[in-house]
Amino acid sequence: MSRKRCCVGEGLKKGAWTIEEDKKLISYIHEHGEGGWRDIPQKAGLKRCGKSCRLRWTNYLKPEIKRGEFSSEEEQIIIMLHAARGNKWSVIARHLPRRTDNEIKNYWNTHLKKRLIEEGIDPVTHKPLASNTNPTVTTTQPENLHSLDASSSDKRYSRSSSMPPMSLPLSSGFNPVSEIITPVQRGSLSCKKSIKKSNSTSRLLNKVAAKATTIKDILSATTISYESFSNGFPEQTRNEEDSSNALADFDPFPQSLLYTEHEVHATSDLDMDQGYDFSYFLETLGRDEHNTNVEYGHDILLMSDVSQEVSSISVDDQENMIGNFEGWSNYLLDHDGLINDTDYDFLEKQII
DNA sequence: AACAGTCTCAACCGCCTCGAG
DNA sequence: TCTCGAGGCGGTTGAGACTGT
Repeated sequence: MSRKRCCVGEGLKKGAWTIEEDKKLISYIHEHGEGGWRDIPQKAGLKRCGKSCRLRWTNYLKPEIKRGEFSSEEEQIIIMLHAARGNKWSVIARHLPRRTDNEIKNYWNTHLKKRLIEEGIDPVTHKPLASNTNPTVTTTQPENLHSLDASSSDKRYSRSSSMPPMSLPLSSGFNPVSEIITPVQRGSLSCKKSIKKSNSTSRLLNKVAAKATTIKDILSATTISYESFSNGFPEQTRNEEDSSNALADFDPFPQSLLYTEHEVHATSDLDMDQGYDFSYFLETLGRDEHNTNVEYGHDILLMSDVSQEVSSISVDDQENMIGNFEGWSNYLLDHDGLINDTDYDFLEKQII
């Protein structure tokens, strides 16, 4: 079966859109809404294919699209999510309000990738270029772990600095968690009801991180409880090959958790004739109506440091994980969504 | 001023997914 | 169950802008 080629037709225009074309498209969509892209060109009086119209709208004309410089927070989230999901631009875009996948992709290819390389970090593996086989964090680094504690790590860099330290010099040991993510620490914030479950687990993990003096401590503390909550863990995911499938779509920032509340704010923000403040987004993410002291930076931190290697992590991988900071944090994250209330209590008793 | 090289990013291409019939 | 096509996605291209000589 051969598929019809898209956008093949007599007299169809290609290339850059003119202002007139934009006006026609905007006007039509305002009147009739999105969808039915195949018919839009004819109805809107455009000599373009439907696909081209859709792309023009979603990547450029859509009113809520934010354009211009990426903030340091956005850059960090892109890097983190890229480390976790690879070139899944649409997935990454879902976690960056008002940014399009195309824009993120371009920004990655033209800026972030280059910058990571300059810092000696492989933009594909997100590990130091010099030693891809073994991450540099192989021994105890209490200072890094303690940086997980917001109370002791608010001095990494100021937001006004011209260049965020998204990547580290090799000498400091590549630690994507503590170094890339922590700048968004703002002291104690709390979380919305809708994300309480996630945050409570993250909070627990934060406590682990703060208490532990070594990665090994964290691992041993968390694996103690593994059996207790592994009932809820899909059996097939213990098989390495199957787990890679099961976790292939693992999403560190489930939409249902992140945006249930925020979207309301975002919508109202759009009505305002002002730029969208991403830090506000991040802060609302961590706000808690119960006013529990969730350490904001920690939640972001723990929820973000995920990589696709998660699929290869099992309970038996402790030794490797000890030598792999990403590994253990992934491990924690991997179980994050599986901890039920009982297990949470158990876990908390075990390690706090 | 003119040219060449480099960079940026909007737009395109072709494959994939998924729902409708 | 199969076919079809709209919409979605990631990779790539190339025109225009920018920079250096």
